[in-house]
Amino acid sequence: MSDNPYLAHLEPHQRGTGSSEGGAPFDGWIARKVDGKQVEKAMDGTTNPFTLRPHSKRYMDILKLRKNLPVHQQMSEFIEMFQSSQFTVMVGETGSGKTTQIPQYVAYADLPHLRRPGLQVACTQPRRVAAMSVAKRVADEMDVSLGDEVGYSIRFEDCTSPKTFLKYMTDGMLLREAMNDHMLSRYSTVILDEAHERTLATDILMGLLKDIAKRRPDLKIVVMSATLDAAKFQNYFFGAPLLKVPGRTFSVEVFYTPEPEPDYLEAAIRTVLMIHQAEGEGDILVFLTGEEEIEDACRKISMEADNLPHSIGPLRAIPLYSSLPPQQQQKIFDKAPAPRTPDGPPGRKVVISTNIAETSLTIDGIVYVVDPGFSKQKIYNPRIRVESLLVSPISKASAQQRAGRAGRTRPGKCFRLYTESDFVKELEEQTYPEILRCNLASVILELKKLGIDDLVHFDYMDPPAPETVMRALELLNYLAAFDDEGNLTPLGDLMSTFPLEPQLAKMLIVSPEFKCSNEILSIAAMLSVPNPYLRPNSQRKEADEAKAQFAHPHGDHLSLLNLYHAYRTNPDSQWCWANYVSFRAMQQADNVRNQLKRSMEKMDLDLVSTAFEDKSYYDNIRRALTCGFFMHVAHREGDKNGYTTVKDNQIVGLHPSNGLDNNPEWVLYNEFVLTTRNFIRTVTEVRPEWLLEYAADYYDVKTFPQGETRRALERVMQGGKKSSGSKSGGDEGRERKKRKKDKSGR
DNA sequence: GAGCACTGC
Repeated sequence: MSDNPYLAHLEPHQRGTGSSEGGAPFDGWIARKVDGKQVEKAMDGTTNPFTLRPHSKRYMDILKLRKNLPVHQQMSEFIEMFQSSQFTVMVGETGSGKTTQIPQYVAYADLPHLRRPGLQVACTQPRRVAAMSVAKRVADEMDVSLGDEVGYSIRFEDCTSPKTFLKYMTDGMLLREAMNDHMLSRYSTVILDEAHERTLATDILMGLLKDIAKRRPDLKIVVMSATLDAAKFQNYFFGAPLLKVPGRTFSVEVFYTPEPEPDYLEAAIRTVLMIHQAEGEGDILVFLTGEEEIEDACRKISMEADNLPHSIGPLRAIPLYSSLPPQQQQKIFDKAPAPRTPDGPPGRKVVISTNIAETSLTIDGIVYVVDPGFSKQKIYNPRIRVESLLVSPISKASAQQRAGRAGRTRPGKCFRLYTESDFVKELEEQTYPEILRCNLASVILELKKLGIDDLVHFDYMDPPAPETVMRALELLNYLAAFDDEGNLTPLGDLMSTFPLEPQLAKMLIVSPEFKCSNEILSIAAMLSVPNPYLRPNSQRKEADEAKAQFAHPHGDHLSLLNLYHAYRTNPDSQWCWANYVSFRAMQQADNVRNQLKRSMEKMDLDLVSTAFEDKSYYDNIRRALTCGFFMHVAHREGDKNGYTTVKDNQIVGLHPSNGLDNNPEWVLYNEFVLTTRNFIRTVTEVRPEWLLEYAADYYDVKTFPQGETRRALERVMQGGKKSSGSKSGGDEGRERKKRKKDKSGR
C-alpha cells in the first residue's frame, strides 16, 4: 500500500472493496483517516490527488489566498473532528471561507478511503446562484474544470459528470434526489450550508439525515451555520461537536434612535438625507418591505435631494426588488453619480431594497445601512387555510445580517430606526423557520414519499402546529393522494413526482382523461411562475388593453393558456415588450412546462388535446381544473359581487385583476390573497354539477352547514334529477342562456 | 377596483 493516502485509491484491492453489488452495500469499506498535515502536504504537492495531473501555477497562486482565510487556521481541527464524529456542526461568519473551503477539506478526507467509485460529497445551498457561483470558484481552486470533478446541480441544470465527487446543489434538489434514493447512497458526506436560514428543504433534510444516519453509519453530515444558534443544532444532532471559525469583515458601528419612530418610511427617508449631508463618502443601503414602498421612497428621496443646496453632492436613488427586470436590477452596481462640477462634492447612490439585499444580492461599496426593522413575512393560518404576507418586525439575526452589509469593503455604520431597548427586548433571536409559517401540503406528500410513515412524530427540529399537519393530511385525503388510513395511494405516489403543489399535480395527472393534458401542462406551468402581466404605473391603461387581448370570458386560467399560446407563436422579447408581458416569466414557464412534460412522458401519461373546433375544448380544461381545485371554490351570495368560500365560509371578492365578463355563481380560484380585503385571484367559472361529479365526498351536501351554498347545491342536485337523460346538454343550454342574459342586463 | 418579501423542486 502506498504511503501517500491520496494514491491509495488507485490500488484495485481497495477500489473493489465494499462494492454495492450483492451483500450489504455499506459494509466492509476501508476507512483510512488522514490528518491535517497530510492534507496540507497534498495541497502543497506537485500532483493533484483528485486528477493526478500536476498542479498549475494558477492553483498555487489561489492556494496562497486560501491559506489566508480564517477557516484555514482550523483545517486540522476540522478534519480531526469530521473523522471522529458522524455529525459535525460548524459556525463560520461572513468572510470565514467556510462555503468554499470546508467541502474541499471533506473531499480530501473522503478521497483516501473512497469506498465505492462514484461516491460524492454534496454541499447544499438555499439558492441556485450560490450553488453555481461557489462551484465555479471551487473548481478553480481545485484546478479542475467545472462539471468534471467539481460540479453543481440545480433545477433545469445538471452540471456534473461521472467524474464528479464534489457537488454543490440546492437543498431542494437534494430533497428531490432523496425521494428516489431514500438512503442517499451516492453520497459519502452531506454538508448542509446556511442551515441557519432554516429553509423548508433544509429543515426536512436535517430530519431525514438524522434518520438515514442510523442506518448508514458510514455517512457523514456537516451542518454549517452563520449565526450563533449553534447549540440548537448540536443538541438536535446528538450533541455533535462544534467548530467555530471567526469571520472577516470590517467593523460596523450601530446607532439606535432614542425614541421609537412612528413612521418608519418617513424616518428612513430623513435618515438617508441626513447621512448624505453629514457623513463621509460611501453608498447607502435601505431595507424596506415591498415594491410600492420602495418606489414611493425613491421618488421622495429624489425630490428632496433635488432641493438640497449645491454645496451637497448629487444623490441617486435606485430601487431593488425581485420583480424588477434584470436590466434594472443591474443598476445597483452602477457607480455613484459624478460631482456636479469637476471640483464639487462627490455624489452618492442609495439603494432602496427589499430583503433581497440581505442574502441574495451583495452590493460592494455600501458603507451605510438604514434598517427600519421590518420585512414582509409569510404566515399561514390553518383555520382558514390561508397563507398571507404580513409586514412584521425582523429578528436579531436578520438585523445583524443587515448591519453586516455595511462592512464588506471597509468599516461602516448601521442606523437602526428603533430603540436599543426594543432591539434587546422585542426582537426574536431568530427568524421563525419557514416550516412553521406555511401550508404543508407538499411537504407532507414529500415526506410520505420519502418513506416517513409517522408524519406526526417525524423528528422536526421545530415541529409544525398539529393543526397545520392535519390540514395538509385532510387536503391530501380529499385529493385521493392519501387513503383513509393515511397511506400513500398510487395517485399520491404519482403526484409526488411532480415539482408542483398537490392540487396542480392532481389536475395534471387527470388531464389525459379529459383530453387536455397539453393545455393543462401549459396552465400548470403558467401558474408556477411569477405574474406574467406587466403593469407599469405610467402605462396602466395600455397594459390593461394588452392584457384584454388574452382574456377568456370563462376565466383567468384560460386567459393564461391564451397568453402562453400567443407567446409560443412569438417567443421573443420584442413581442413580450410590446404586449406588456414579462419575457422572463414566459421563459421560465417554458422551462417548467418542458420539465413537467418530461415527467408526464416518463410516467406514461398521455399528451393529448381536444380539437380546438370541438365545443368541449375549454370545458374539458375546466373539468380537469375542477378535479384539482374543488377545494378552492367560492359561491356568489346575494345579488352583490360578494363571494363566500365553500366550507371555510370566508367572505371574499374577485381580485380586480380578473378577466371574467360577469360574476358567475360558482368560481374556482388559484389563490386566496389577504391584503386590504380578502381576494381570490386567478379565477375561473365552474359548473356546480362538476363539483358534485368529481368531488362527491367533499360536496356531500349533508356535511354543509345551512346556508346559501348548501341551498344552491341542493337546487343543483334536484335540477340534475329532473333533467336526467340529457344532463350535460341541458346544462350547456342553461349556461348559455344565463350568460346571454347577464350580458344584456348591463 | 388592487398589488407581488424571498427562495426552491
